[in-house]
Amino acid sequence: MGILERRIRQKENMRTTILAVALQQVKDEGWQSLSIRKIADAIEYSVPVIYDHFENKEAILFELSLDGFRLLERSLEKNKKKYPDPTERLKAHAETYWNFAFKNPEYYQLMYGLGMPCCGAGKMKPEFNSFRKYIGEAIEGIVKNKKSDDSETCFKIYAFWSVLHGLISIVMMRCSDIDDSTMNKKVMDDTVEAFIKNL
Amino acid sequence: MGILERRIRQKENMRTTILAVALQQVKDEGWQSLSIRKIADAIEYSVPVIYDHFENKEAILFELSLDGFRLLERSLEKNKKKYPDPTERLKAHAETYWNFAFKNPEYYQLMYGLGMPCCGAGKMKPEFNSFRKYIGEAIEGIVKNKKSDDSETCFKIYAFWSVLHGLISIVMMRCSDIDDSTMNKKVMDDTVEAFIKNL
DNA sequence: AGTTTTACCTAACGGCGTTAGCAAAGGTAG
DNA sequence: CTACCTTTGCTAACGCCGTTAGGTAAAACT
Repeated sequence: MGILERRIRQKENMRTTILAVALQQVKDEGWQSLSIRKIADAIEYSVPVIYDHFENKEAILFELSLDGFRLLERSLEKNKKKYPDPTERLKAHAETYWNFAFKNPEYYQLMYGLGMPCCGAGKMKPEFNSFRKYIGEAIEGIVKNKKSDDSETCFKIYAFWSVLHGLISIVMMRCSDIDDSTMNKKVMDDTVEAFIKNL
Repeated sequence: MGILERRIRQKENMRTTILAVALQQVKDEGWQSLSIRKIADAIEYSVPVIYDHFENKEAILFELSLDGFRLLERSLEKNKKKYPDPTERLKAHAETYWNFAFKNPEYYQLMYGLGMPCCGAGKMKPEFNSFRKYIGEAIEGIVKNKKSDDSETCFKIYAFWSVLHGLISIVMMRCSDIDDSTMNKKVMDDTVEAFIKNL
């Protein structure tokens, strides 16, 4: 008797629909605007039905971010086949990663917990300038003897800043699997060292 | 007559108190738990009083993150005086930046909009592993001819990942002041290139 | 047929940000 | 001292939110 199977299928369907509707809502209005009530509205069921399929709102976001990881993984897998040369492959990985982030910003934000409802996303630019200035001055001081170029320096400031911020936010969000905090610091010291050597 | 001045002073005081109490709440229970009502409770005034001093909740968070920037700036300023040698100064900047982030995580999260209520801060570790695997394999492929060390590779994976994620999240959060998106991509390509050269 | 399980809903709880409208206190001028 | 105005602060509400208790009607099973 296929009744049970149909039931399971329907349940699975509902679950998928909820996730799809949720993702659409995040895409349309940002993850902050996502609400259980709006999802219920979109799937034309009452609110408690959602809770038959997900423990709570966070579980929905969690599942969505898993989808994000799977999507990214599939893209990286392709590079493995397409680029046998490891250098080319690493470059392709970077490209893939970058493209994934900007083609699916809602996924990327979900995966890394980006996007607090403060700091107004952009209103802060001037505040970052003083920081950039300090880094820029030091870099120009080091690089003076070589041929110095303005846009070059700008690039290097960004690179430096990115390494710092990237490491910090990965550790802070507990994505790092290095448990020793001094180890994490050492990764930063090493990377900064390498960065300077490469100036 | 100092009445007006006293009033201004009192108003200023109230404002400062609100910010202090808000920061404490963020420190105690995370920024997600911060609420106007709890602030009002803590300062022993009714809720609408808050709105005499701040336009809305976001304005409070914004002001707090400005405090964060000022704090960071002051620390960097000290390095300028203490380390005349630019290389030493740049290293000190990195150190300062790192320390600031982990001594004041609530500030850092505010400044960069970190910390969505999903992805469960840490629950995701396994999900990142596949990504690390792909990067790691490519790096080991490149570095094979030289002396290869396990922990070395691990470090390099983190460094690579950090550069990518750092750049992406800075651009995504619109902290970048480069408006041309192809420029941002070029910064990444350059940095990846430099990273590979340095392997 | 009656009985149990499932699907689904209404209605509520307690919390949130925000605002309208009112009362009291503080200060000013006659 | 009185009349007035401004500031200060409150209560109460609006419309959201996530989550859950409890009930009803249909579906499936015996």
